[in-house]
Amino acid sequence: MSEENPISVAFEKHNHDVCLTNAMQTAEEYCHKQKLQLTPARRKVLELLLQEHRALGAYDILDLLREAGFNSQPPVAYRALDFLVENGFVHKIERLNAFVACALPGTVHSPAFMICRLCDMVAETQSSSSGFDLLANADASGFKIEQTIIEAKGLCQTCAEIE
Amino acid sequence: MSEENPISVAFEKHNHDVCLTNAMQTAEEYCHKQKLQLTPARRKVLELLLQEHRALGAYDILDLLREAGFNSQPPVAYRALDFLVENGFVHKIERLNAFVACALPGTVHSPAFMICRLCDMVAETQSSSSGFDLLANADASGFKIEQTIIEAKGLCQTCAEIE
DNA sequence: ACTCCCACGTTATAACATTACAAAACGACG
DNA sequence: CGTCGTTTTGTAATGTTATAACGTGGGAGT
Repeated sequence: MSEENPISVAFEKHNHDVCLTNAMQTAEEYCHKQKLQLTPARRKVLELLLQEHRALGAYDILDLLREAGFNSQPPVAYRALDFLVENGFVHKIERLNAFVACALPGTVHSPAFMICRLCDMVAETQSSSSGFDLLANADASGFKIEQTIIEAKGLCQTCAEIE
Repeated sequence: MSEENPISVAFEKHNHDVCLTNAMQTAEEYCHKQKLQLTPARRKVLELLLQEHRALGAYDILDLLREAGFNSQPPVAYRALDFLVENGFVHKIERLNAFVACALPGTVHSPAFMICRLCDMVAETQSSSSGFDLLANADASGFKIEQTIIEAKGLCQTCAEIE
């Protein structure tokens, strides 16, 4: 698998600075186009998340914000996270009550996640599957799906080897 | 779709008493075989959940337990829920931080859920999909999936009609 | 009776998230 | 340049979900 493969990059080596810079630039441009305000707090939270391929809890983020000189009441973090999630720059991992930077910002996509239970690494991948039972069942029962979350828990390659 | 179809029964009419009685009996038998103790608190929590096709929060359950004369500290509910989840009688809905009775107790299965955002109904269905992208990606990156949660949010037929 | 295991009782607290309301910043437009 | 409406931020308080820790009691096996 090459380093450029957009699918499931998180468990592979890659140049992290470039990764971060690119993602921030994408976010800047997107916000500019959509007339959204990427304010300092929002920007900082996105940067913090991009620096990890782990999910961070809202209070972890809050601590990091405090260290960076920001205000530190919970709403500060939650507001920034809400904004970033709404605009697709960040995903919430429900299993962990935590947040990760999106691996494919600026594109419409329906993500699936692989979460390592030992090192907490989170890899994002695509879930665009035809022939997926859920769709057929939803259809049959008249249920209108608006959003689907898919989260797989397990062991990443590194942790599987260590164990 | 017939009433006996095991897939996604929750949005259809069905005889609820029979449904509950059957499920409780299955649980009894399973626990007896496995030498597990279906204690009063555990049994009561399972009954409460079977009476709803909605997800109940741990503290909702706690209130109901209190009304039924049980002790009402959080661990009471969480311990019972842990037991029921471990043994496959109940599933946790991560999106809602809430719990539903399993629609197919006693069988090995990997569930997917449809959650109505208006009425909170939860329907369980199967996710056994071959050709599902996630599996291929996990494989390719050396990730070992142990468990996958799939939760679709949307509108059930009834609520879609009302809207 | 001894002991081991499992479940339960109880207190306390951790971790996650939101409400509410006031103040400030920003943009649009006359 | 004001000023009006909208968005964002400051701040305190509170609500919700979940677990830690430690002690007690009861049943099964020996």
